[in-house]
Amino acid sequence: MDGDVNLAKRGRPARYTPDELLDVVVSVFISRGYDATSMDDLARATGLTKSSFYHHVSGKEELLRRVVARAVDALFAVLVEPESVDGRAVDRLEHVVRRSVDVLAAELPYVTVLLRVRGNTAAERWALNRRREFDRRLSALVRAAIDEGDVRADLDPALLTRLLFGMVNGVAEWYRPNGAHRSSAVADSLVRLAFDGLRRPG
Amino acid sequence: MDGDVNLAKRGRPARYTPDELLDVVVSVFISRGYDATSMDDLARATGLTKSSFYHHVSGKEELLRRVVARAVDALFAVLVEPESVDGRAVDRLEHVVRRSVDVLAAELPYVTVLLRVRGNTAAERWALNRRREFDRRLSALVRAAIDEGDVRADLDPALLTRLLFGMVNGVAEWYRPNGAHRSSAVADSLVRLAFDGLRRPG
DNA sequence: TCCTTTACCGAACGATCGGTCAGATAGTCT
DNA sequence: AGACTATCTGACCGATCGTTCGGTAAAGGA
Repeated sequence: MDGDVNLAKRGRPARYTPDELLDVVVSVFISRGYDATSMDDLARATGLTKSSFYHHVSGKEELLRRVVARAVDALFAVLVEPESVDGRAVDRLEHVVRRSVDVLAAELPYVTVLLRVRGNTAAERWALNRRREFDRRLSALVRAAIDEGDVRADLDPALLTRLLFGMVNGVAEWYRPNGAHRSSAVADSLVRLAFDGLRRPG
Repeated sequence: MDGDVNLAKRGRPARYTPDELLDVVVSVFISRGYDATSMDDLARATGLTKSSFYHHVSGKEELLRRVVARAVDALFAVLVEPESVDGRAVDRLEHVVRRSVDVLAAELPYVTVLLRVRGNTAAERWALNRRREFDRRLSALVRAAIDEGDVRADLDPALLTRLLFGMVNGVAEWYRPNGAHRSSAVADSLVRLAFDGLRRPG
């Protein structure tokens, strides 16, 4: 309760807060790829030496763990929002889709790293398991929307889920915060495309 | 013309044809990731020593170049098929989408590697440029379909293209040759979802 | 001022990286 | 059989990997 309101700062002040440091780290992970990023790359990106950098972090994999955990937490937080819990399944689905795009845009580098993990290390396998759990929740939502008669029933629900959220995840490949579209416009267009299709109405 | 019908085989016979060797290589690239794959990993996957392996290939990057080139060639081949050239734009678009899924399934590991390149090396930058050119061709096709009045005009064409082919590319994340769906069923469902939306008709 | 605490750094560790080389091996051709 | 040729191998190279350690610099508390 009172552990983190310790404002008495002793010793030499740090150049980075843990979160600021992670922001630098994740940006390097994005541009070079996790495996191709050396600890020296990360240290130089912060302006520290490698040994100084190790004073703040325990190792490379722990950094990956923190990055993917932040992305996973942000995505799961969408599922417990009131609009994701109450109401017709099709409306909950629309909300989850829209908010997933928002989270993806707001936490772009973190979610991007999450979407690229392959399962070589323990941290990556944990992330993959969380992603699978997330997909299961989404799939259940799609099935509920079909059962309630609001979503077409002529397509396999699992396949439908994968295609829909494949489109959502694909946004991470090209979305840029200062790009042509803001996050809400992307979410709007995606929802309209997904729900009504690209064929001209009429 | 007569260069490759030289059937006179001299010297010790090889255990792999170049294509067989590339199949092994790309499977390791997929499971470990390109950067995390060492030349010794590749050699051991073929049953050769690292030095024997180097007798057949010039280096790691050349392997990546061959892998992504195969994927790029397969995708561009779709664009010159008759059904991609003749007829209404909306029909050409549907054909390109459907065949892209086919190619993605048929050349799954190669296309998967292509979709993961980040531009750190010359080979990767070449692949990214080719992908951008491919995207430009797709975007032109979408715009033509809008101009011909067959695709809704209330969404930005560039955004529409990225969302649509984001869904297509996402197939590479979960499709497995011996999985629940065959390639043509995935393509059918994807086309129906993309063109008509997931809302229940009526 | 001196003490404690935290931040930072240079140098080095063993391991592994991509790549090389001189030669051994196992086939075909004459 | 012997020459020839492509295939394969163990040993090794310099560079870089993630990580550690002894020690120094800079701040607040006494």
